[in-house]
Amino acid sequence: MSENGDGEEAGRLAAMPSRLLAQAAGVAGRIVGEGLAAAGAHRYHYAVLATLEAFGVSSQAGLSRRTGLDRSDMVATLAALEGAGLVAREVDARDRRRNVVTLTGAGRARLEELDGVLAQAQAAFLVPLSAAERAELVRLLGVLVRHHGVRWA
Amino acid sequence: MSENGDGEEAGRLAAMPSRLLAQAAGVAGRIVGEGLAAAGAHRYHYAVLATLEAFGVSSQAGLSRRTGLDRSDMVATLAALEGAGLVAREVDARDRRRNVVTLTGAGRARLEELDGVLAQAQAAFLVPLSAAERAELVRLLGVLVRHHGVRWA
DNA sequence: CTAATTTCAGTTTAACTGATATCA
DNA sequence: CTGATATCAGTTTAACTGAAATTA
Repeated sequence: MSENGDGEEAGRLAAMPSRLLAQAAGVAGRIVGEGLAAAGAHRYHYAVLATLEAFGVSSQAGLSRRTGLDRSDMVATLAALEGAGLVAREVDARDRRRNVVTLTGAGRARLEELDGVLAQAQAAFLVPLSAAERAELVRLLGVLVRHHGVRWA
Repeated sequence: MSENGDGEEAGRLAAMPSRLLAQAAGVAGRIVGEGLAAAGAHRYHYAVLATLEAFGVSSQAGLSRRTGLDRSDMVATLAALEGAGLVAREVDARDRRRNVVTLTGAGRARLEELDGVLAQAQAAFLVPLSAAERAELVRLLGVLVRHHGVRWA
């Protein structure tokens, strides 16, 4: 009645794109998270530092939009980064509702350090793929993400 | 000091494989979840039904291993499926610690219905990719997932 | 007035942990 | 005895929601 007889092919689930994506994202996220944790950092910290370097000075709301982190979590993230001297936060003189968030020198150095950590993590994850395959994977994912209008792409 | 001047390229984050994967997996998961919810089902339900059809009769622990669902969540999932008449659950006469879980006729019919829902969801997600690109994406993800030994691939 | 921003306090949900009872 | 199984109760964590205070 169950006519299995294979023992290797797992059926629909094993080839389902959404499932493969979830699995791959899970592995990649674990590797990245462990790497950052070993360096005493968090995914949120890297996202904020890298976004500040890429886009320059920003308000907290702007950082939330660009990183995809919730405004609420941004508060705690910036408190941690500020406490470590990696960013400066001061009220915007032009619009006193806003905080102006700036990357400090220490923040820039920390970002470079974490860039190394991240590069290693990506490499560890992508190790079974050739350079061409890695590029193609990134391209395909980019097409999907852009098509579905992920806000903070 | 911030030398941005582009306004389009988002820096490191936008091209980072782990981030693209998380974003793509998020979109895909949302589309799949909404499709299943509209059909009155849950991701867990589909996973169990599809695994039962692919591998045949199984114990709850076996289902947990093959689907990746926690043994604990499996209890509630099977209670729901049993209550809807989609699976049968009875004590294994050969090993009375185990429950023998069987797909019923109604379960098989429900699975076919949900297969349609899932196929539509995958198509909606993959719409910007050609057939060749979809196949390549699945292949690349499969290589990654298998290399990293995801238990329930 | 409405709308944007920062902040805090609390909620939701999926995933997981620990403990218990049963049986091989 | 150890080890596997099913079950339940409770925990953890990320992501999110609501509301207050401030300012445009």
